Order: sequence, then structure tokens, then C-alpha cells
Amino acid sequence: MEKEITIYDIAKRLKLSPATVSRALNDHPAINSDTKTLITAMARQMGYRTNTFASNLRRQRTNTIGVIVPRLNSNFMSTVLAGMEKVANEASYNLIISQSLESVKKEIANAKTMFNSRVDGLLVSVAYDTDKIDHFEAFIKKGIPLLFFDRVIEHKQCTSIVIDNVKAGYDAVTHLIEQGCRRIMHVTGNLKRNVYADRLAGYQQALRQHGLPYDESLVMVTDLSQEAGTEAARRIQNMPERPDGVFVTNDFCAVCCLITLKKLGFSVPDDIAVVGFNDDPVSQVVEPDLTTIHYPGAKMGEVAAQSLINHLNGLLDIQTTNKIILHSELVVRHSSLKSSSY
Amino acid sequence: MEKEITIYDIAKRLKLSPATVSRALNDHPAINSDTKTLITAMARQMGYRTNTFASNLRRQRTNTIGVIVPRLNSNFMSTVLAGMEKVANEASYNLIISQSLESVKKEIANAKTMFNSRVDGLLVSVAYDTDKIDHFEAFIKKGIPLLFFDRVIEHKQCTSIVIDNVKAGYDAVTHLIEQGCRRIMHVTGNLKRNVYADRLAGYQQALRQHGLPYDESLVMVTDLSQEAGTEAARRIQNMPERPDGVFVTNDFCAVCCLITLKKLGFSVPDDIAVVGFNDDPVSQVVEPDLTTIHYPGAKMGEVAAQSLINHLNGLLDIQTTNKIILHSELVVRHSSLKSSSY
DNA sequence: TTGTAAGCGTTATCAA
DNA sequence: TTGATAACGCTTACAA
Repeated sequence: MEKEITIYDIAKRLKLSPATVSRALNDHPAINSDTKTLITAMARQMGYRTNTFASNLRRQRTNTIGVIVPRLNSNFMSTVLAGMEKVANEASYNLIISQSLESVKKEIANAKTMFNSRVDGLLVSVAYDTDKIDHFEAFIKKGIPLLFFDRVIEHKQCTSIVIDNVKAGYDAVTHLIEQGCRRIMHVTGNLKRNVYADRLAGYQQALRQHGLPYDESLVMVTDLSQEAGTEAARRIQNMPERPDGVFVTNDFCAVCCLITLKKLGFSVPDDIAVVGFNDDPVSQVVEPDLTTIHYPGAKMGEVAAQSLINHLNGLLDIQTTNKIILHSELVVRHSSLKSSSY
Repeated sequence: MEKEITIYDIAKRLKLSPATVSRALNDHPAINSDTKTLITAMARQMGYRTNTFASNLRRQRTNTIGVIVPRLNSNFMSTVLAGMEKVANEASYNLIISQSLESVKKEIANAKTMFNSRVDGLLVSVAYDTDKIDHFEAFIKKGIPLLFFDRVIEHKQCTSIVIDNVKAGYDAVTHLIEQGCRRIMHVTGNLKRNVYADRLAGYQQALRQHGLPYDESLVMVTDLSQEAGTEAARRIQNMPERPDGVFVTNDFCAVCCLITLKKLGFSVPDDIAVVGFNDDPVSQVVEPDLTTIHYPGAKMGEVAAQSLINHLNGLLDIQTTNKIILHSELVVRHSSLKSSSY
């Protein structure tokens, strides 16, 4: 455990002032390039490493971005995080990641920790049942940029990064209708969340536009777990008037639903067509493979991180950008192709 | 953007010294409990938040744990990370996560960043082709605890957290043999990595013990991607003497192999039995569902984080613990049950 | 182009 | 039980 080298040590060794050393190490313009070379070389030689805390303390900045997500361990979220990490890393920002485990209470605690950690900015996808955002007010008040992604909450001071969930829902359901479905079930999540509310709106819009009635009893609000998929299939079996198509807003849930339907003797897609959401790898593995909405997770992570970093570097004012919408699209596979030769 | 409250502000307001305030806020034993109550209340009232940087600078400690993983976006890894985050959060440690994207070069860069961020400890699962660990020497020299998990590198100063991969491989292959397989193929990853080398050893051990020959041409080293699974299936089809069982050390790769085999006209498990590794949710979705080794990912994350934190808190000396082995077990499903009525 | 010196907000040591 | 004071290592007016 050797002693830590500081800019004072380097300064003394080179008979320069600590200030000069600091400037050289930070690429300050007003410094002689020979001096700079000299200092850099000596720093390396002495095994100097910058003390981020001293620097942060002095500059009142942390080069750290906080991320709060419902869960780390879903394919979608880990893809988003991978995208964020990539961008942040390249811009030499650190990522502090925490999960709310879908609980507002834990989300509040996480927000507090992030606040105390003095993150330069915060990227959030809210928990299942968050409805107030008082716990983020502290950030807003202090001018710490706050950016929501995927599961967003509209706020005039915050930017949201989303896909067009209404359109995605519309596309999915329109596709089912075009395949001949006339009675389409919709399995979704908590309608408090923009993502689910919007997809439902898209579902309704597609029905309306094609002259089909909206039947509330066909909308099933669940936690979108695997069990929910199984449960949905069972419920379908017990319905007096069975649907001929189902749009599930999560691939894993959809896949479980599909499998259970098959076990119960349904033929997919002929008896009932299934469409999922996210384009999780699992959708390509099930038989028949699952039609779904491709969700650009990595891209969303990259855009979120980049926007925040640009804002922090003064390259873009995020307060003026209210919403960024990414492109998503329907991926047609065999679970919905009624006249398929699969 | 109001002014940040410091312990000086609180001290002034209560006509106490900053030292007393600091002590009260940190639950120092030698402080009057009335004073403590008073200070705590005032801190809350004034909206005080501790300045971690000043504290870190002074205490030479960061309460931050660094994590370097090959990829964030695999089911296995995100489960591990979720476990780590849970434990770290409860112990009020922050997690800085970065991914090497399977490249040694990036891993080296990540290590450097972590070093400069002065993490209190480091949790690492190495990249595909890392063979030296010079880039971690700096940590070891400085006495910063370094803990490897899953893909580990043996080092006398570092603890490893693993499952018994030899046994897992042995169990998988023994199961195949017991199901009547006599010619078993093995699809695995870079044998530099303990996980794959050990599983191969287990494979060989099982063969030997059951009097079956070891045929090197049946071992296929791949990157365990989905494409590798497909490729393996094709290769099987083209073999003059086809295997009747295959053990793939990754579920997603196994699933792709299985699906392709079916497409090529093989019956699974009757023509060829398939066993995977990890117990990824996808293994329950494929038909027939996949026999696999259950890997305790969340547990591994928790144990890794907890061990490190205990060490940091002086509750346990990690240097003396060389290896922690977690329990894993075979999960038999239908992809390997030759006489199944599935 | 370089140097001086004053903090940033804590905590640890020593003294009271 | 509390207080005074000196660091921790860096950055940045301001001065030279």
C-alpha cells in the first residue's frame, strides 16, 4: 500500500507549481506544450492517478449519471443499460445503477441515494405503480437534469424518450385484423403507465378504424409475468365467445400464453393468432415464432445517455426538448399468419 | 438552485461546532443523545444532504464497488447484477458497472477507469480471451480487494466465486449416458475460461467413468452464440457417425441447436437428446423443454457483493478465502428424456 | 505562461 | 461530551 501521488508531488519534482500541473493534466490551453509533455510524462512515471473526489468537491460535479430502473434482469432493460453504459463510458461518465423492483417505496429510496450521491443527471424508468413524482422534485428544484425513458411521466421540465406506443399498438392490432381476426383480446399492464395506456389507445384506434366494436371484457390488465400469460390462455379457453387473436404487450408473457394455448388444444395461429411486444430473443425460439413489435432497446439507452451528456456538456438544452420518439416496427412471424404454410 | 446546506450552517444555527454536528450525524458514541436528536432534526429541517465527496476525500474511501462484466445484456449476467445491486444497496454501497464487450482491450480500459474512480473493491467476470491479469495488478498492489466470479482467474490474492463446473458437466453428461446416449457431442466456449475448461473436464470424466471413449472431434469450441447453435446442428447432420446426445454449455445456444435439429428432421430427444446450461427462462419455452443445469445467478451476485462488503467492513478477510463454490443442479426436462411420453 | 492562495465540506486528532 | 484546527487533493481567481 504505497503512498498516493498527488499533483504536489509532481510539482515538487519538476519545480513547478501544483496549479501548473493541474492545468497541464487537464489540457488547459494556456500552458506551454513542452511543460505539458514534461508533466504528463512525469505523472505517468510516478504512477499518478487523479483524485476524483478532490476534483468533484472542488468542481461541484461528479461525472456520474444515476439510472433507476424497475428491474435489471429483463432482456429489454439489460439491453437498454448496455446501450447507456456504452455511451457513458465513451464520454467518461460513470453509471450508478439501481433497481426499484417495481416498488415506489424503493424507487423513492433510490432517488434519495442518487440525490445524495450527487449524480450530475438522472435517467429513470418508473416502477409499476408510481404515480407521483415528488421524489424527483429535489432534482428538478436543483436543476439536475432528469430524463425519463420507456415508462415515462410527463413533466414540463423533463425530457421523455419513448417509442410511439400508440402507433405500435395500432400496428399490431391492424395486422391482426388484416389477418382476419375479428375478436381481439388485449393482455397488458398497469394502465397508469404510458406504455400500456398508449398501446391500449392504439388497440382501440385500430378497432375503431376497422369498424370493430371495443369490448372492455377483452382487455386484461396483468403484471405481464409468465404466469399472467398462462392465466390469460386459461381465461381464453373459458370464454363463451372466444377471441381469434390476442395482443400481449410483453413477449415473455405472450410466449407463455401461446404455449399454454397450444397445450389446451388451440392451434396457433389458426384458432387464435398471437402478437407480442419487444422482440425479445425468446420470440424467435417459440413455435410458431412470435410476431412482435421490435423495440429499439439499445438505441433507447444510447439516446438517453447521449442526450443527458450533451445537456451536461452544454451542447444541447434538454429542457427545450420535451420528447424524443424512437422508431419501432412490427415484425411479422408465424404466430399471426393465419394462412401460413408453416 | 438554492445553496447547499453544510454542517457549518447547522452548527451556526445551533451554536455548536461543526465537529459535533459531524459526529451526531454519524452516530458517534461520545455524543449527548439530546444533542444528537437536536442536530438530526435541524439537519432534516434545513434540507441538509451529506457531501459524499468531502467525506470520501477525507476518509479515503468511496463506498463504491466496481463491477466489470463481459456483457450486461444476457439473462444470466443481468440476474447476477440484480443480486449484487440488492446487497450493495442494502449496505449503502453504490455500484459502478461497466462491460468489456468480451474484449480484453476494453476490459483493460475499464479496469483503469475503476482504478481512477477509486472503487473500494472490484468484482470481475473476465472477457472471452483475457489471459493475463496485469491490468488488475494495480488493485492488488494497492490492497484493493479483487473478487472474480463465474469466469474467474486463479490468483493467490483473490477470491473466486464459482459453481462446481466440473461436477455440473459431469452431471449433465452422466444424465445423457443414463438416458442411453453413447456418442455425445459437446458444444462449448473458449477453453481458456475456467467455466468451459471445467465443464469439458466433467464431460470427459463422465465418459471415462462409464467406459465410453473420448473423441476429440465431438468437442466443438464456439462463441456460444445463437448462430453457433444453428451451426452445430448443421454439423451434426453432416457427420458420418451422428451423435445421439449433445451437451451445450449455454441455453440459448442449445435452444437454437435444438430448433435447427428439429427443422432438419431430427426428433428430439429420440434421435438426439439435448442438454443446456444456465436454466435461462428460454429453456422452459422451447419444445421439448430443455434439460439444463440450474445456475444460481442471483445468489452468485449476492454472495460476491456480500463477501466483498464484509471484507471492506473488516468482518471477514477475503484474502484467506480462496474460493467460494455455490450449489448448482441438473434440471431434467423433456429434451433429454429418451423414453419420454412427451 | 506560470505562481499564489483560498477554498470545496468533511473528519480525525488533540485539547479542553 | 464538545471544540479548535489541520488536513484530504484539487481547481481557479487573481496576480505576476
